[in-house]
Amino acid sequence: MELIDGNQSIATDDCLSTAVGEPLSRKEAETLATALKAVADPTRLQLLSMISGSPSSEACVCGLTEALDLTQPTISHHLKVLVDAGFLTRDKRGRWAWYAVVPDRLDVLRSLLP
Amino acid sequence: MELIDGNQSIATDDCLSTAVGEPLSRKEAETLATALKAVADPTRLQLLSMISGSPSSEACVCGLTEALDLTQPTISHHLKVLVDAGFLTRDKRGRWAWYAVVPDRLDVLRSLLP
DNA sequence: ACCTCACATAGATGACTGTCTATGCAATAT
DNA sequence: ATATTGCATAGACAGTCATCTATGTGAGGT
Repeated sequence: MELIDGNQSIATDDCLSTAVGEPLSRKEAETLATALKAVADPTRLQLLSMISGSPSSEACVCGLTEALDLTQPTISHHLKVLVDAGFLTRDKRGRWAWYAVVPDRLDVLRSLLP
Repeated sequence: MELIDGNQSIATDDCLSTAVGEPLSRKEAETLATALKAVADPTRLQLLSMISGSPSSEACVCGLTEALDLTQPTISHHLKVLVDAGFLTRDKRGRWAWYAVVPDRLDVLRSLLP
């Protein structure tokens, strides 16, 4: 074991300073990861950007399906994921379902990133 | 087709306002989704929080493995994912590999969220 | 030289995910 | 009443992922 300035060691038997910061609790980490997973998909990111960029920040499935070269059930599936994760709300009006972004949900996500 | 005030319609054959905002380009969306996927895992979030909370914002695998009830190869795997995605750097010193957080990488991610 | 230790890599496996087709349902139009 | 339309749900399938055990590698210690 070779010492330098009496404190720091370059090569030693032990790692020393195995001390690491307290991790995020497993439960917090899982909650945050679940929210991130909902957003970590290219199609869902496109959906969010399209809806938030729409006239009244809402859009129906028809327009979204036309813009994204995917089948309507696939779009519906992604929208459901975003609703379940709290990023969108769904409002059925007549024959159409209108989706709107939940205003501060993404900001909350941003603030929770470590 | 029933009209109200000559412009807005409550019930009509067409959705009207199928106009949606321009989506994020597919390529941008995929790049962002790839970065988000790297972070959207509870174990990797815990690793990030532990490393950034460590004395000199760096930690070696030994300490991380002890804290997270997972096998060492699994921790190594997650660390590699984070390095590949640009969230961590790896510095091999002697027998130990020290991982450090890339300072502004998470901020970039935050700013890219739609 | 040889052994030990810290970490990485390889391969296997069960679980999850994104997409599709097929179908159901409720609201509107005829 | 019946047909049509917009959307959701169900089920199937291929690809990806998180984890494990087993093994390789390179630096240090003896």
